[in-house]
Amino acid sequence: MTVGQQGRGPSIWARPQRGTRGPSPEYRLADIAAAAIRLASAGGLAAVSMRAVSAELDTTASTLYRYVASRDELLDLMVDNALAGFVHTPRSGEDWLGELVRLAEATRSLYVSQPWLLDAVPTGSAPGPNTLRWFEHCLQAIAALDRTPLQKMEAVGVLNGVIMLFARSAAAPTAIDFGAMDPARHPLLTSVLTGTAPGLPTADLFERTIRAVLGGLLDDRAG
Amino acid sequence: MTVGQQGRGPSIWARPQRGTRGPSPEYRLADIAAAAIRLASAGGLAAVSMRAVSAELDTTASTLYRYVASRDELLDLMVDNALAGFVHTPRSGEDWLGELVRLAEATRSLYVSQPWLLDAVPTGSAPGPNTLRWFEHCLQAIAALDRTPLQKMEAVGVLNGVIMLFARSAAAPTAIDFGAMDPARHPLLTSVLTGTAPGLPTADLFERTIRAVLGGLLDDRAG
DNA sequence: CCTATATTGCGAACGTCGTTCGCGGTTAGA
DNA sequence: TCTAACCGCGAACGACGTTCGCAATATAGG
Repeated sequence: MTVGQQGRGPSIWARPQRGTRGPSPEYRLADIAAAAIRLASAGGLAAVSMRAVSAELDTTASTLYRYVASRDELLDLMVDNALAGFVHTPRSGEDWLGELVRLAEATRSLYVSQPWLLDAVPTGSAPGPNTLRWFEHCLQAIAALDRTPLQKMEAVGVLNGVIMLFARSAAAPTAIDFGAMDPARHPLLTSVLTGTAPGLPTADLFERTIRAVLGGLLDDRAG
Repeated sequence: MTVGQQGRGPSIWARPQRGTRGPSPEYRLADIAAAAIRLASAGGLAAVSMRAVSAELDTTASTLYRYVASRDELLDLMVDNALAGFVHTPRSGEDWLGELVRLAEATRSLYVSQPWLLDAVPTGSAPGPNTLRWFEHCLQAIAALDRTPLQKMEAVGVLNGVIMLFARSAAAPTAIDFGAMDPARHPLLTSVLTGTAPGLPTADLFERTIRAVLGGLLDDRAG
C-alpha cells in the first residue's frame, strides 16, 4: 500500500490498490477499523490512539501507517464501518415524511448507540460508500417531490444536522454546571431551571422537530 | 488563586476569590482569554495550546495553571469572552418569531466570524455569565407564550443547535472528497452533485429553517 | 516587628500523542 | 538472478497537557 509516505493522493476510498510486489499485508482495513471501534465504544474517541489501536492488533503504531495516512483517515474508516450497520427499507404506501422520520430515528439510534460517531463525523471530509448510501436513501425518499436538487440536498443536510443534534443531547446527560447563574440577573432561566426538573427532552420532540423542518423546507406549500 | 492544585471545586465562574496573602497576580483572566482568542482566530482551536497562550503573554505554561485548572476551563473562558460581543435588543411591536430570527442571525454571524467557537462550545460544560445572558434573551422573547418551561427550554436548545449547524456549514466550504462515489450505486446523489453546482445554501434557508422549527415547536396550534 | 502562612511565577520533568525515518526481510516482475 | 516494490517494526522527534517543587513575595496574627 505504501500510503504513509507517498499517500497524499485521493481519499482512502479511491486509493489505488496495492502492487503485487512485496509480502501480502497482515491486516485488513476492516479489522483495523473494527479494533478502533472496539476501543472507541469502550473509552470514547480519545481512547483511539494509533498506539492503542495497533496494540489491539498486536502490532506497532508505525505499522498502521502502512494502511492509513493519518489518524483522521482512520476515523473516516471507523465512521463508514459503523454506518454499515445502518439499514433502511421503504414501505409501500408510506408518505415521504413518514419514511424520513423513520429513517431519522434509525439514524439517531445508531448515533446514540455509538456516541463516538458524533465526535468522529465532523472530522471526516471523505464520505465512504456507506455514508453515500445513507444520502442515497434520503434522496430516494424524496425523489418524487418537485424540488430542485439543491433544495433537496440542503434539506438532507439539515436533516442530518438535526439528527446529530438530538443524538448529542441524548448522549450527554446534561452535566452542566450552572455555578455562574445569578437569579437576579437571569430570572427566567432561574425559574425554568428550578421550576421543573431539567430531565430528558420530550419523547416526541425529535419527531416533531423533524416534521417541522422537513415539512417547512420541502412541502409543496412552501417555497 | 491556586487553582491548579486545590482547584477541583466549582467551575471557574463560581470560584472563591483569591486570598490576600501572596503577591498579586500579574495577569487577569480577561487578558488570558483575549490572548487565547487571538491565537484561535489566527490558527483555529488547535493553535490554542497552553504553551502558545502562555508565550503570547510572555510567560510559561505552568503559570497558566495558577489561573485555570485545565485547558478545557480555558476554552470555557474563551467562549464566554467571545459571547460578550453578542448584543440583542428587542424591538417594540415585533412578534416573537421575528425577534428570534433576528437573534438567531446575530448569533450565527458571531459563530461565523469566530469559527473556533463551533469547536469550543461542545467542550464547555460550564456556561459563563454571557452564555446565560444569551439564554435569558431567548426566554425573554417567548415569555408571553403559553408553553411549559420545559417546552421552552427544549425549543431554545434546538434553536441553538440549528444555529450552530448552519454556522458550521457556512464556515467549512464543503471540502468534501467524493472519491468513493460510484454513479451506478448512487445515481440520485450523482445527478444532484453533477447537475448543479454544490454552492452555498440558499440565502433564506436559515430563516426558513428557524421559522419552521420554532413555529412547529412553540406555535399555539402545535402541541 | 517578627514569624507563619498563603500565594505567585517558573524551570524541569513525566507520560502520551501523531508522525517520520530507516533498517532487514520478503515477494514478484524483468 | 537481480532488482524494485512492499511489508513489519524499532527508534526517534517534536509537541502536547499536566504536575511538582522551589525561591520570592506579600499579608495576617501575635
